[in-house]
Amino acid sequence: MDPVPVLLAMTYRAMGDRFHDRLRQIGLEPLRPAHGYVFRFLKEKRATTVDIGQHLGVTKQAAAKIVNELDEWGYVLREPHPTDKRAQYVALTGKGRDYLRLADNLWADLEAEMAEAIGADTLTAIRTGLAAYLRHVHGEDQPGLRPVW
Amino acid sequence: MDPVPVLLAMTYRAMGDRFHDRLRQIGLEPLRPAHGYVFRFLKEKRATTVDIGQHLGVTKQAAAKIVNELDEWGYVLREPHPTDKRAQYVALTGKGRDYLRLADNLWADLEAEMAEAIGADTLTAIRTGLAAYLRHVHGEDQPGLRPVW
DNA sequence: CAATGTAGTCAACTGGGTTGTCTAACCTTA
DNA sequence: TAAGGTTAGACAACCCAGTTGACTACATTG
Repeated sequence: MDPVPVLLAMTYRAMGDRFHDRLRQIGLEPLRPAHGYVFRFLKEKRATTVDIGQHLGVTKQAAAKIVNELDEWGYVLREPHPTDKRAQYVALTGKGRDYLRLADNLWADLEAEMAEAIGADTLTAIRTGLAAYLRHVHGEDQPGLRPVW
Repeated sequence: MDPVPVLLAMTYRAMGDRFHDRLRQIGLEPLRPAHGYVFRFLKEKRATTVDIGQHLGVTKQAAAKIVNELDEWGYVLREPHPTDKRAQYVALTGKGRDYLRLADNLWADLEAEMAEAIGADTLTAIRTGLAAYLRHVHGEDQPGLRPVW
């Protein structure tokens, strides 16, 4: 029997591949998972590059590269930080929010397909089970999001 | 609510980090996940470098690098292919099997910990659910194992 | 106001992957 | 059984997303 992480990795890749296929049919910029996770992170709150790096589990330099790309492509913009002159807030543009909506729809489709294949209750169990484990391992402070290979 | 792949990635990383921490305490060669997956793949059957690459979801050249490392460290050895003079079988050495046993024990510990945290039945649901999804998406031919980030 | 810490940027480097190319051996198929 | 296409493995060049390290400007703490 495979260890659980093997199943996690395979499923992650399988879903990611399907997502990416559909996205490519639409013909957008070559957005990687990291970009998507940044969108999601910026959905409600604005954040600095350092915040984003921590959320992704990478250095601030790596986060800065990603933010630069998103900026060039018009998905985010930078605004001055109200109190800290060193810092900049990164915020989603309209284009960024449009993308996020599109991506959410794609994910919803994929999850519906998954629910159909394995049963909605099983999918729910996976969701809540994984979330519970993560809460157990790291309390409230989120872990790195990036699956280090 | 986070899309399922986000949960998969975070859990994968969380478990992987814990595994790696414990492994490092023992003080082994710097084995990466890919190495572990090769061990697992070679557990029963011998395989060629090309086979290994396909299993991991990387090119044969990338697989060759990994096999070379494992060879240098004494975890695997190469033996001539019985019928194909171009090819070589890669097989686990005793050291390789020892490592695999050790790793399996570590994984079992981590999964027991997980079962305690979220309930054994939930863990079982995750296992069977993910396996069922993978069977649904790719029939019998396994997908790439590596979580492309 | 001094000492220490932090956001962001620039530069150099790393390493695990890729593509491309080649040789030797394999597998048709006629 | 020779010819044409395919495949395993090796070698080399390159890619690129990440890293470490150093630095400036500003913030915070004492």
